[in-house]
Amino acid sequence: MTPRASGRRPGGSSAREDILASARKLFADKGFDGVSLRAIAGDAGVDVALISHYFDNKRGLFLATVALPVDPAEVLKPLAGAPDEDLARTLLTQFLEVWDGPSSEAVLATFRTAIAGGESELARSFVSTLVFDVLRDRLAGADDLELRLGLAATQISGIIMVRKVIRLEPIASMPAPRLVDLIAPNLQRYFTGPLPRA
Amino acid sequence: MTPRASGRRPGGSSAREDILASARKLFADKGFDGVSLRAIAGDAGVDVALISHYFDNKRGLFLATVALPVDPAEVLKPLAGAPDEDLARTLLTQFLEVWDGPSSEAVLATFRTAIAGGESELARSFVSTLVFDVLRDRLAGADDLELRLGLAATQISGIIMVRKVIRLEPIASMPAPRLVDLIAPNLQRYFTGPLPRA
DNA sequence: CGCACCATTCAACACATGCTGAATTCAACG
DNA sequence: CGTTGAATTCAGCATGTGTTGAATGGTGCG
Repeated sequence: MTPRASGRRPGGSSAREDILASARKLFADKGFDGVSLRAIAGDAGVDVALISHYFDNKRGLFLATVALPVDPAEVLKPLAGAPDEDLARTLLTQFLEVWDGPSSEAVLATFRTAIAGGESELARSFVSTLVFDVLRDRLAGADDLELRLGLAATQISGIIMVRKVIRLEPIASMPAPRLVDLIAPNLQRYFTGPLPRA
Repeated sequence: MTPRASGRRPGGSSAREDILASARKLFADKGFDGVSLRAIAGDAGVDVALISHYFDNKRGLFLATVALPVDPAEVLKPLAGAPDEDLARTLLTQFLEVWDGPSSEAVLATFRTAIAGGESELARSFVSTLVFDVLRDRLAGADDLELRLGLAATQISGIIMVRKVIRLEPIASMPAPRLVDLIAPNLQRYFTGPLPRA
């Protein structure tokens, strides 16, 4: 019945990083409210209080977790130089790169949390910031701009839903370039194609 | 400081219906875990215990709340008789009718709850039951059937996200027929259009 | 009226949660 | 070696949760 030792552990420790890793995984999986500090501590093999010690509170941990290692404006820069007819392909490619890449857990966690609560305002600004501001500049002057952006949001958020949240096959496991080939034509129509008049 | 009276209220009561109405609203807004029984009771102007009295427990209330007044197979029946080139229009029309109609709160509550938790299995079966089974029959024999269904799911779930969850304008407030006009061509391509080969 | 039944509230339990303060153990440096 | 400080755990508090059992006030029937 020897209780686990208290006090500092000998040798170098990775506790802080362990906490962050567990938090990223669990937040991405169940959203902010779906995970307890105790669950994270358990997964990281650490006492709960250590979390507060390092990150003050749950919100602090979440912020540290989802600190985006990606600057949206930077990622979407290729859009500026792409010709009009390649807009969809370029956007989709860059987009999937982020969502399939190493920061995907962070982005997914944010996405899930944004849509889980009734925080539609938060969700809107999330989408806006991540994609729309750049796109809006790029397409400035187009007719029906807001409408086209909305339609595009429809197709893009749907990809995330099916591929990352619902995880429906064969979309979920499909290589990104193949997905781009399949969807780009439709997205492109939302950008530059003809739309039925009201 | 007279505490509110205990015991039965005089006259006919609508408490049960009030609870259901509040529950529908709040569940649709914040998902299953985002709402407490006390919040529902408060909104309905009723004591918490009354909920357990009528619905046994929270799960029971949720089930009573989201009991679909709509049989998916029934709603999607028009699909069977529609010509191939009208599939997308027909599906979208029926689909938006459900999601804009009186049962929208129930369906949204289910949707939100399904995606909020890590219950991707639940979410998948939700989508499957609600749409795919009928569609799969209708399109039986098509090439790349599962792929086309997945792509369609992409576009359809995206509509829900933008219109109902994120509530992004102008999509959110747009009349359904207009939205059908705008999106049907893209959805139709996923059903019967040419797809780039792998 | 008397009695059974229902609607409703009160009070409380058991539990999980986020968070805090003190205690213990180690490392680093003089 | 002694001291300082950081890492880590322990125990606990305050609050919110779902749920339960008993009490109270009304309705309707014989």
